[in-house]
Amino acid sequence: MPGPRARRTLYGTIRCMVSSAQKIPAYSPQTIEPKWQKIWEERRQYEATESDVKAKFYLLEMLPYPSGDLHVGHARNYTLGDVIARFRRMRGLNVLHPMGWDAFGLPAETAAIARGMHPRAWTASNIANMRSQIKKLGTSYDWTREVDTSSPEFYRWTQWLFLLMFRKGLAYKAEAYLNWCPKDKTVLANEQAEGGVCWRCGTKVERRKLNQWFFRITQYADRLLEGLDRLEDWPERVKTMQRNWIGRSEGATLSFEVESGIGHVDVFTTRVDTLFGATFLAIAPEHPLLPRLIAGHEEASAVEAFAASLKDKTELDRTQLMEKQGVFTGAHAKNPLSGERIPIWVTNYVVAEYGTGAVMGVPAHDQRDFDFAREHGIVIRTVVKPADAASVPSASKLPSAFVDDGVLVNSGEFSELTSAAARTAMTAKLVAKGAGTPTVNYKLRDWLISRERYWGAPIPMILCPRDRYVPVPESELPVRLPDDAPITGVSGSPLEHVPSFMNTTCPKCGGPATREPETMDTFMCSSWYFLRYLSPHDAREPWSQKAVRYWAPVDHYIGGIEHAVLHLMYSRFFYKVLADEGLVPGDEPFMRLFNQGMVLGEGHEKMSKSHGNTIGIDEAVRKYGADALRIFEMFAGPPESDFPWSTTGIAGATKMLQRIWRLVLQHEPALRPQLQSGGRADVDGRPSDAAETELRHSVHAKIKQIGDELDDRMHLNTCVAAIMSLINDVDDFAAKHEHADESPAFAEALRTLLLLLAPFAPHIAEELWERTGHEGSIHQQHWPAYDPAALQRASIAVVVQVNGKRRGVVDAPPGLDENAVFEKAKIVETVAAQLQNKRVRKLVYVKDKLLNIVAN
RNA sequence: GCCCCGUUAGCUCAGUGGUAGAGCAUCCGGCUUUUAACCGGUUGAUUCGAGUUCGAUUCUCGGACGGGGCACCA
Repeated sequence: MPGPRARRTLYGTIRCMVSSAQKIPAYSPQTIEPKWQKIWEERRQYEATESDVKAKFYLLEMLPYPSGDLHVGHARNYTLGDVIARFRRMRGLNVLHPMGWDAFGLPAETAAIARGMHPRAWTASNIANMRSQIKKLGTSYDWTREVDTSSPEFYRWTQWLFLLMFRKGLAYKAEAYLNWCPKDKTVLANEQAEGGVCWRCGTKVERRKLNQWFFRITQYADRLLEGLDRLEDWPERVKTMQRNWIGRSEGATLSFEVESGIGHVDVFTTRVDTLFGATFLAIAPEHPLLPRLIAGHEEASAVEAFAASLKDKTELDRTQLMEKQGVFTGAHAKNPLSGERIPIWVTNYVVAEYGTGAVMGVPAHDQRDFDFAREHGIVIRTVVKPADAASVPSASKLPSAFVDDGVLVNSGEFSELTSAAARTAMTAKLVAKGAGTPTVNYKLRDWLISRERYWGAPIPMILCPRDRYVPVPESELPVRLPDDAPITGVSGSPLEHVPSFMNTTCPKCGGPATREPETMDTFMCSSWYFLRYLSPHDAREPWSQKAVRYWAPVDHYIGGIEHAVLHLMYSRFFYKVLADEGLVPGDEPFMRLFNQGMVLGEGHEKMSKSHGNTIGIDEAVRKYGADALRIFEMFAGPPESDFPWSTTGIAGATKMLQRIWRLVLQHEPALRPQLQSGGRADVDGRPSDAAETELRHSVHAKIKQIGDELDDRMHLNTCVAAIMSLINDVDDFAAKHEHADESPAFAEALRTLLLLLAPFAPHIAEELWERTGHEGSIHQQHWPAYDPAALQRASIAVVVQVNGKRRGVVDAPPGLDENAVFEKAKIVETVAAQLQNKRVRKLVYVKDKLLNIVAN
């Protein structure tokens, strides 16, 4: 006959099986997720207001373009933000987490042409659809702050900001060669045509000369660079990309007098020290002096033909031609220091828009000039030799240009100087002669912000025959976008064909005038939208000063790497202008930047409509539930790297949630005592046996690990792994411990498990919180504090090595000294066997971890 | 060509100057029929070479492979 204990155990097991079969309901995300989403919304749980006592945390994800549908890649982005938002709230911060729509842009016009739908209607229906998809993920946005950049209430302030730029002299209209995308039929800013292709559609851009509006972002080049140094929590690669794009280079502008009093050709160089090696000048075909240079020379017609052949070639076309081309102009110039007479060439490799559109050709010390000189039989003269070279290498035998710094030769009074010293000395002499100026040049060009398109914010300017460009008075904003413009897709602004829009009066003289028919680059909307969230319904200011002093800057910004230069540089520029106006605190808008990776298709290919491999949010949530989708996407890899979609992976997430579901509901009675004590189970969680000590160790280690991870590095995948590991430990305890449900440590573990899970799987955590009798939302609980004492162990397994190889393990109390551990180790059989017939030479002891016995 | 990052189990990812973990997959058993949403268990790994060290998956150097950025900007 079995004893009382055995009987009880057997009975307990049977009862447990019966109750689990009868009482535990199925986990149904399709039921609980909409339920909680509705309750949270009714309770207005995630709406944020300024607080006098709580510290703020402004968390932002880049606002999406409302293209119609969201897939699981977008879900990853929003989930990442949501986990952080929920965690920060539990940490006691006042979290602002808004969402909105970058609603102006080309696809709406394309859709209008293709389907005969008005861009506004198309955009509105897409927004409605996408908003519902984002809500289905269980995201905790404050929807009362939603913005739509295409609404007059919003674009009124985009126009206001244009006027601010104009007033500050930062907006101007000019004729220039521009990038033109033949597919999208629009001009593009330089950043938007990187690599010679349209950033949106990848089509090769063409070159067109047009009269357009620009912002003087180049005036802020140095400040944009300097600010990067202070952005410690930005990914290094984004900063590198911005630095490369701005492309600052220090040098000097040198003036070469042209023969016969035609004037002078200015060149920019970073290598003044190589001036004596200049054997030609190379100018771009667009150089303004060119017509005068060739006038009267027999070479004139050849030069004109060459320039004409390049006229429509973009920078990329010209520079990608492997071979450098050029034609002699027939003109000569004089070296400002040596007085040497050198020929002037027109070439395809000098960029008209950079520097002065002219360079001095120093073939011996510049690879491009070297290639060109070889091709065209131009003299190559060495003027810099390597510091350690005994003699000057013969120029005719050089395999390539020597581009490093060195020691000057063949440079008159400057010979024997180092390159660096020569640059200083030669620049000083040139300045004294009036033939040179120290200069800083940038690759960055001014930002082209006008677009000959319909679906954008109209530029609030009026063209008066008498007063030229006159800004629309602020009181007349917004300049409304008329609904009835003909959208045909042909070039030219659609607004031009709407007389009721175009015809107006000049605010200055009252005479008849016309409006600027162009609209603004949508990157303007996204350059300031994050400030509008702060007081989205304010009709008097773009953002309230009180709100901006509390919330700005954005503490944590999440978005794709594709905006490393584009949106993130434009926004920084805007913010610095606004800082100069005293309209925002600080001068950087985004303190911490995080670039999330992509979700790829199951075969590691990019997920896109054209691949036909997209998995929509609706579909994924319907099939698996939002919590499983969230858990899978957070677990599948570190947030910054790409990972492939995996149906088995998401099934794994479901399994994990089901395990928690069963575990918590099966052991729900365990939580009752601590509910009666007002949730203070943690303090009563003192362990009474070894298993409880182990369980508490695990629980508190996980609290610390997950909290640290979310505070700092944000590798959310490791947090999910830690939760899985905790489930294993809790499960093991329940299976092995006879009175699990009476153990305070176990109750603490279950409760903690739910709290740790809450940011990741908010619905199931909330549902179980309620089902286990807790009051209030789990999302308004405090993040648990870990007990440092629980992280200490009574007994530690110290590894024993012999000659660096693991041979055994001994149990020791923490802090045991070397000799005591050695005494214990010697009697371990596997260790003793290794020590036989050997002399112990040395002991290496790492306290509480390891003893290595070196013996031979 | 230059610069940066990475390479851990079959797959996707953790981790550590000293015992290498998770999920999925595999295999075994249970449950019974779940048709890529059951339970328990099992197998299984540090890219290569050299160096530093008592001990290297971890640190250093070099190679291979993969990813990213820059590339006529004077």
